[in-house]
Amino acid sequence: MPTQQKIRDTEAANRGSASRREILDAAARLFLKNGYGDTSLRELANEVGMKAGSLYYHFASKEQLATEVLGIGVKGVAEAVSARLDDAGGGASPSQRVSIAIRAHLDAILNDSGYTSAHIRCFPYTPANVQAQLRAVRRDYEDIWTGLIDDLLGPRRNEDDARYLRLAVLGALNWSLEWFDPERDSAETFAATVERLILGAEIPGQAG
Amino acid sequence: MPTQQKIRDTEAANRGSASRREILDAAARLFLKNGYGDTSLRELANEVGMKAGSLYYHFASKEQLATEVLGIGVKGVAEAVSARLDDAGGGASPSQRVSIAIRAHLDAILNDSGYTSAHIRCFPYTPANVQAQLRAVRRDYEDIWTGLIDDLLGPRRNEDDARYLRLAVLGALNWSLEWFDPERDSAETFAATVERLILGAEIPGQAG
DNA sequence: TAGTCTAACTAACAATTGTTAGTTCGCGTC
DNA sequence: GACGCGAACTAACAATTGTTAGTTAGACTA
Repeated sequence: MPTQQKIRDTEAANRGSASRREILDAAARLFLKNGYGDTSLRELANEVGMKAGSLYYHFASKEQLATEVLGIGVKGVAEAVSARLDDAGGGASPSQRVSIAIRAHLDAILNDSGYTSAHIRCFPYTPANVQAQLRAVRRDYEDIWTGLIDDLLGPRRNEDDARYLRLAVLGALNWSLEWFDPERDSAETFAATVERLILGAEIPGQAG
Repeated sequence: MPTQQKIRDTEAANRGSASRREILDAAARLFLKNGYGDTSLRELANEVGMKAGSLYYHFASKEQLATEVLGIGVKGVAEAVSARLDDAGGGASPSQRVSIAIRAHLDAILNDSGYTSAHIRCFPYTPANVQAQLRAVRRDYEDIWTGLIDDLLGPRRNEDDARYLRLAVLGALNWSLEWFDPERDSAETFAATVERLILGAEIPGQAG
């Protein structure tokens, strides 16, 4: 590689370059709508008013672009949930904390910028390379929920029960991407439904 | 189109042609693994030991192939659920019927031939054409669950509650495709968790 | 044996893909 | 005014895509 392109360092992309964020925004939108494989760089470039080749000034490859978009998505929902839990303060009960997390997660999926939804919908179809690079951030977010559920079930909980409860709730929430219609549906009503499900369920070895 | 290819009628494909079913099987497998857009006809052909062009003897287009695969998927799970409900007979309570349906649906996703899982994972990324053609069969299956939930909640149910309960449960089940690991997980234990969620939830306007 | 049908094949097509190299234009700084 | 740099451009590349036309080999049937 004789004349290597100058690629801006991914993490230290603080300075200006308004269009870089525009590209990421548009990429999130297209990834959400079309999936990873069916989003072409020409379509993306066209969306932000440039040509495909120009994207390579900002990103080293499609994979790196996707990694960045999906990374913002997980970090975004993790921060949103954490923030609202912090707002609730130390006095909140485990049940209340779960309620808060449900609403924050749903809000991030349905109302936020699209990065989180893009992550949820695209991640499984992303190249192994991308998935590997996202493992750590995904794990961070997973840990938040593991903690919430552990607190809810208490010290006498069963390991598998906690895992399946967490996956069931997140599944119910994430799946809303496939059917939620802002014209018809209410995020709050759905959140209340999921909340009733998890808080109303009897935990084996817990009752009586 | 002077020399139109002889395409066997889709529905009346009863006679022999073992390899037609082989193609469908392989397509379901690849669609599940790679998604619709990232499954190439050459890869599919290679999987069944022929060349890409030869597939067009059996199917008019990639879209038609996908329509057929995903159609088998929905019909399969609908029939599986119906059959097990029928087995239970008229004496089964609404709760019992929901339990049965949960297990039948999960079984179709996790253990069956792959058509149903391919449908669940691929449908959203499929061309509009394909989605339109699958609308009716999808609706048929949806109706089964609507009936189950309606019976569970009873005549005093709220319309939205029923809808969101159904979507939450199916979401929890369908999402298992993203995490279920046969080495680690137990479908029965997860089914029991989801069952506890839905049967343990207090229904508003129902209690007291 | 001649004719027809099944089921594949080969070879190419136009389009699209991610990617790269080299160029250009404008803006600020010496 | 010359220089350097950020940020785009053009034009092409090799590969891959769905798809089609025409061909071929084998098996059944008259």
